[in-house]
Amino acid sequence: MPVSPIAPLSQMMAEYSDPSQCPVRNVLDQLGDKWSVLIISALAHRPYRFGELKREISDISQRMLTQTLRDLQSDGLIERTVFPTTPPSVEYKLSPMGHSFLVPLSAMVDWAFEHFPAIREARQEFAKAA
Amino acid sequence: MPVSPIAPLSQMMAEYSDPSQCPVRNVLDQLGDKWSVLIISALAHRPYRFGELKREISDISQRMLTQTLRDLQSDGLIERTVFPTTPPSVEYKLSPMGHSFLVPLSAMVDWAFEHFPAIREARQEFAKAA
DNA sequence: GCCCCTGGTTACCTCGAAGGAACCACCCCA
DNA sequence: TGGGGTGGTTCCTTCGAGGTAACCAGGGGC
Repeated sequence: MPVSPIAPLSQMMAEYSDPSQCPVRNVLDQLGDKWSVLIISALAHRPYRFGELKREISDISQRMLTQTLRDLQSDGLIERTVFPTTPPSVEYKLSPMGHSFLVPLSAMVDWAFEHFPAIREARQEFAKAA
Repeated sequence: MPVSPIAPLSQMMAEYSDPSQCPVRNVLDQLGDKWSVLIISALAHRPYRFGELKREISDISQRMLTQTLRDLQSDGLIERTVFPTTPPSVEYKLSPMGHSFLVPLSAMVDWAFEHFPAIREARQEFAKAA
């Protein structure tokens, strides 16, 4: 079962010598940050309003919530809608592209849950050996 | 096509209030770093020696290569073998678990390649609108 | 008049990730 | 004798992600 459809590194490095131009590094930079995945996970279920998200992800600061939402919106993964109520409310939801991202994301999430016990064990072994 | 097997956030936040205990945050912390994915991608094809990796990933510093390899080894994703040649050489290769990680990883890589053009476009739109 | 709700923006500060360069031991080879 | 190739480690310094707190507008309720 050969599972490595990943392009040879040398080819990648040559083609995308500027990391900011490499799709993979680019995407992982964004999603490797502290909050993006949590926000996307929340929005996977239903649209959320700003304050709702802030309450749901209790340990995020308002600053980082705004900023991460902006970044995700800039990348076209989420859509922002302002409702002119009083006070105005803002709804965030996944775009179609954001929704398509749930496929690889849930693959990672599944893998993490499945192998986390083994990882913990490996860490203990490693610490003990050192 | 409901694609959201991701557990409700509230449940996750409750169960793993300490982020370091959350499998997903934990794994993504490791792999969201600057070098892990590149190293794993290289090792996906064949075992590499330290110096080979350093040459392959030309812009990594020796310090970060050592450190990232140690972290991956600690998590049980790669195996380190010392050959008592002169000079001694060290081989790194994916463990079975490391190999299993290629499945979700290549899902992400595929997604990144497929949607990167759309992301670039979205960024330009967003920048223009601002 | 005052405070609170909405969803932000801004200035300031901290702390850790990462880079650079120097150093290490060992051995080979010229 | 000393330079180079193994695979590291250690120190120093920078840089930026992220936290905290204050402030904003507009309207409602007391």
